[in-house]
Amino acid sequence: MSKNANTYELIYDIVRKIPKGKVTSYGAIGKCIGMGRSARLVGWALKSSSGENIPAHRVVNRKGILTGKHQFSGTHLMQELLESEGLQIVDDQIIDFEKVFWNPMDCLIK
DNA sequence: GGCGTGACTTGAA
DNA sequence: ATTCAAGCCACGC
Repeated sequence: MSKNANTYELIYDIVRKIPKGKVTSYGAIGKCIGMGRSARLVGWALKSSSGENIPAHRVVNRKGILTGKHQFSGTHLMQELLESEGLQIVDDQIIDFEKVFWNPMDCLIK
């Protein structure tokens, strides 16, 4: 008996379930998979997800700031992607972050 | 096998 | 209210 599911797979699975026009935070995902406060792992996993079909641009820190936009191709690509989904971003920060925040627990509740 | 780093979070001063 | 510091887990060398 052992969990074959790697932490990265769990994170990828959650991020893939993020609906369009919504965003979430690293800590929320980390907590959702049972990591508690190791939100750093989520960021690390997402960075490793570079090349995967993961909408990592929908994942931001708890303040709603695009902390990892520099990891994306180009500089404002992440911002443009989010704006393209109907989000408003000013000074690298998402406006009405609470309103566009998607709870990863939603995929577990169902 | 140990140390440092990293797209974070939370609490306390 | 803002700022500082500590905690956390996984990966790379």
